[in-house]
Amino acid sequence: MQSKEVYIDFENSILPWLGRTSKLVDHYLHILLVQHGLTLSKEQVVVLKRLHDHDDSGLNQNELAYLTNRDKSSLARLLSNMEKNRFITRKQSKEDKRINRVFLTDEGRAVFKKAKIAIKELIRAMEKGITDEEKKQLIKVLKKVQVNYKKEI
Amino acid sequence: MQSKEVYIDFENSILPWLGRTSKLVDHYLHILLVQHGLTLSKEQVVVLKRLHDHDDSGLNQNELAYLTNRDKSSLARLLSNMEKNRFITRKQSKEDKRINRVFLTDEGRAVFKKAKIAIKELIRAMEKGITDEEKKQLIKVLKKVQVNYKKEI
DNA sequence: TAACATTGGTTGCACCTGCAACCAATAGTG
DNA sequence: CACTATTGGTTGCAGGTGCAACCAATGTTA
Repeated sequence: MQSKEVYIDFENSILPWLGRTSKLVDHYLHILLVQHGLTLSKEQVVVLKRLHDHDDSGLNQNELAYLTNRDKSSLARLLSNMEKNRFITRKQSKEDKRINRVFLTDEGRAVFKKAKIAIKELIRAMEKGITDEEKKQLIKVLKKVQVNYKKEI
Repeated sequence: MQSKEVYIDFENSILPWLGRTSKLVDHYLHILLVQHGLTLSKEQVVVLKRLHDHDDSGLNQNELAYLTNRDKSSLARLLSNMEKNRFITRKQSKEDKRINRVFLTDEGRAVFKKAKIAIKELIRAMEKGITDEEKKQLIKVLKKVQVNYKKEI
């Protein structure tokens, strides 16, 4: 009774392509941020973006963690670094003293504005030679993967 | 003279979808590994796979770092952990004493065999409802992104 | 052969990560 | 009102990351 080897057609599955491409893109974003003279991690850019989208009202840390797909502890430490760099401030809510509302500082807004230029360059570079139709199709399939994931979890 | 806001059609670009999907998939792989009772990070799985593909001859650390897309220092530490867990061994080359050739242990091979089952389940789950044509098309576009990246770097 | 350059691997540093345990504040219940 | 959840945020821990500096071994060149 021989135990069968599990066979996986790995290279023809989405898995390795997704991972590698994402890693390359992350790496290139990092390079672009440095080139633009920004002392800012890609993770911090994501947080800045979300805060910028809610610039008026602010967000609390749990909301921000959810929106940026990270654990609340990771987010807390990310914010601590960003606060040190004066990109954001935490303001304790008066109604509920457990809650910190998080806001961009002027410097945070300025940095994000510069980061947007880098991001635009990144998108331009990575999508070169890719048609709108291909892009739409790719996003459609990635959405399917995400839906599949949510069903399993 | 007003400075124009940089406009980015972010959600219709590949960038956010790539990042989020990749993160979700990573997370699901982690869950599956735990469910299969494997004390193994997803990064370690990638290393195991590459070593398994070169099971006869072994690889040195620089080669392995290149194949797994990481810095040689990251790889070195990854290997140290895997060595602690007895999944791999480093054997100093006799011809060139700078070089460590890295090999799977029997335990490493056994663990990888189990991990393959988890990976197969992951691929099956994430690709549910996605046609072969869609898959091929997606991989094609991701390859384009990678080529774009390599041109910029 | 001696001096210099390159190469493979390790280490210090600063950062990001999730999980579990924790604390303080609020909410809910007897 | 008092006791018990629940909730928001922080911290310890173990792991992963790239970069730069480093060391030892090998290769190159005068």
